Amino acid sequence: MTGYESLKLENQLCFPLYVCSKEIIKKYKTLLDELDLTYTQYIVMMVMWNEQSINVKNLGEKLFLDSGTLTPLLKKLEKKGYIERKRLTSDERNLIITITKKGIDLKKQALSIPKKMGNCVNLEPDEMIELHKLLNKMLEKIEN
Amino acid sequence: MTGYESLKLENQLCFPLYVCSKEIIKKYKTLLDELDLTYTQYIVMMVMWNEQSINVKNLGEKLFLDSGTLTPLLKKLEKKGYIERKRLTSDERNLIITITKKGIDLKKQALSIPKKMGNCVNLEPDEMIELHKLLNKMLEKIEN
DNA sequence: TATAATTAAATTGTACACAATTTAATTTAT
DNA sequence: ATAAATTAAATTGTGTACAATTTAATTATA
Repeated sequence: MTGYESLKLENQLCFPLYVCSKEIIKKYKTLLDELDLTYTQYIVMMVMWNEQSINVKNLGEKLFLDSGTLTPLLKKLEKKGYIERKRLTSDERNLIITITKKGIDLKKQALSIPKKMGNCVNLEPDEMIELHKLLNKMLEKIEN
Repeated sequence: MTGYESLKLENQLCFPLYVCSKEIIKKYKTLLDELDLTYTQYIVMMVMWNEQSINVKNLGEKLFLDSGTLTPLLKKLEKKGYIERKRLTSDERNLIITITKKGIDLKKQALSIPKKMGNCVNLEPDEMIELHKLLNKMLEKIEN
């Protein structure tokens, strides 16, 4: 592609990426409203369902989010009773997030979400796998 | 995929989409700083470089953005001198955005951006095309 | 060992993003 | 022709995102 053609919206790779991401997150909203979660809170809970306990730095590395985003969000999740926030006694710089009973129980309610989301995506199973593969390859280099 | 496996972060399609989108937009930042544009302002200008003139509703449809996002953003672009905002005399409900001389001149400066961005994406040309195709297919259905 | 450097969160400030509502203009239907 | 319905932006309020800075704790070094 050459010249001004490259500045057309339809020739961008980032734009459909940005729009797809936003539109899918909008789809999640209806489902997540029932769990009283936003999308970002949902991916935090997804980590917690596997980890039980993690500090803010490691959580941020997994989710590609920094403390500026996570600090207020984690305070909201604590207020909802899904997690607890506590300083690590051996190194007070670390804030440790721990999932609560209520947070663990939420997992059962969340179980139906992935399938419902999969159904509203217009791709064949093999196309989903291909997309997943391309996005992961993209991420490998971009996070430098 | 079955049961709790489906709730793992690494099995999500949306998550890498969301992360890729954010990380690429972060890459744009360095390049766009020189033009005094944010990413969202950049895609607005991309439309303006093709359209010269458009109302807020049609602009929003092209970019998948609503007036709540566009109104303050367009005021900023006007303050920078890249566009003008004026009501349509034949129907005062419509706000018409027009690109200025300064806005048109900006296009030359932007010309190097797509190539630089392409270089920092870790995909082969045919993979980029494939990704583009999959994302567009996804968008077809999702925008209901 | 006192100071410098580093680290982890929190804070500050700017910029989206969008649901829901409001305002004002225009169109439709009675 | 006028009230009701519709349309287009703007506004309000909440929730991310992230760069840059600050604060506090810990570690490394002169």
